[in-house]
Amino acid sequence: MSDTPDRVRFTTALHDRDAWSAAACSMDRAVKLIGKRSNMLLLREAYYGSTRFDEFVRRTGLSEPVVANELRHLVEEGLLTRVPYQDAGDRERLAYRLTDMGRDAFVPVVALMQWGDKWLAPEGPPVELSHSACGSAVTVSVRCTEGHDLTVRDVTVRPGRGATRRASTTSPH
Amino acid sequence: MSDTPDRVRFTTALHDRDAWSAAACSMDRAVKLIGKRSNMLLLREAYYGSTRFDEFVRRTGLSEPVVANELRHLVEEGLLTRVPYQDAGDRERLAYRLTDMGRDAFVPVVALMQWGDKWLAPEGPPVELSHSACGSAVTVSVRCTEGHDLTVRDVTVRPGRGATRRASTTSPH
DNA sequence: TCTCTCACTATGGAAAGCCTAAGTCATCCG
DNA sequence: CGGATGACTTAGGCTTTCCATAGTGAGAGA
Repeated sequence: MSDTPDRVRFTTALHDRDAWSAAACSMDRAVKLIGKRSNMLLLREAYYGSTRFDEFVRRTGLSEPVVANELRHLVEEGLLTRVPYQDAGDRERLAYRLTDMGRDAFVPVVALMQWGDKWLAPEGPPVELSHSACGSAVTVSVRCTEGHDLTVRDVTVRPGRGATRRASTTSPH
Repeated sequence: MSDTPDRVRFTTALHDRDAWSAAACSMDRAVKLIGKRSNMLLLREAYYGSTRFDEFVRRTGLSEPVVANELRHLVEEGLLTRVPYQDAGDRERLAYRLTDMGRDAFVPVVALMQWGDKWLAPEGPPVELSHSACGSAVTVSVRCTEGHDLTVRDVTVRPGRGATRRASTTSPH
């Protein structure tokens, strides 16, 4: 039973695991960009509907300097945009709104939430997500385009278009 | 067009966003546990088949002290186990193997990888994942149990079993 | 026994991430 | 004009996260 290795498979090009590096790994880049707690919390609040500075401060529990800094970064990196708006009898303000890039990060955020619900919340999940239209529960899953649900063992890894274009740290010849 | 808010909906119990806190958020817990770069890289290498200390060091590019520390943490937290093994004519060693908890973290890891592929890899993804059995591409998606693909806007949030059990930081009465 | 490798541990230091507390600045309200 | 408010910035400090370098200890092979 412990004979089947608990890992992905590789195509022949990648079979020698020491002959290529994962230095340009997209997950690594993603973690460097949005992997920190402050960014994740800010994104969560954006999904929960926050658009204003003080909402983000109040609802994430982060300090003002951190929120100011990280919101600026998220805007620079393209996950949020500032759009001006004006409430009645109030001066013009800026709202932080999700871009497509920020909206897409909903998937990893919910994936982490789901994993935390399963493994770190013995008393049950603090919040539950459902599909507004049909009411059934929300799950994040790894699937192929044919619709099969996949685990680590079902996946094969092969080099992509961006492979070793740069960062061919290893394999000199 | 910018009229539809780009966020989840809430059930009436959560409608006053300032009357409840997301302090016990599962995503926050998950990020605190596995959100750091070193942990994510170690998990990636575990999915790529690494089991030994020196493999993790070589393939993540992390330093030995960090790998030693983080592997210990991952074992304590239950994502990995150490199992003894012995190669022919070699002394007994310990291999780090994924537990169910660690295997489940494949979902957020691949979700981050996919997001990075889409938004941070203009030259194309460094590696591509496919379903070994049918060959079609791998995707991570947020769906309901009825099979509908969901975005932020399609999701409703309601309090779960673990809500305000503790951490009812707000709503004093 | 001597050396080698593997799997660590110890030490010291740079950088990042977060905090509190205290401004700043523009605008609106009275 | 004077105070309140919202959205920040500045200053200073603590803690975590990483790194590099240099050990240590245990078993295998010569």
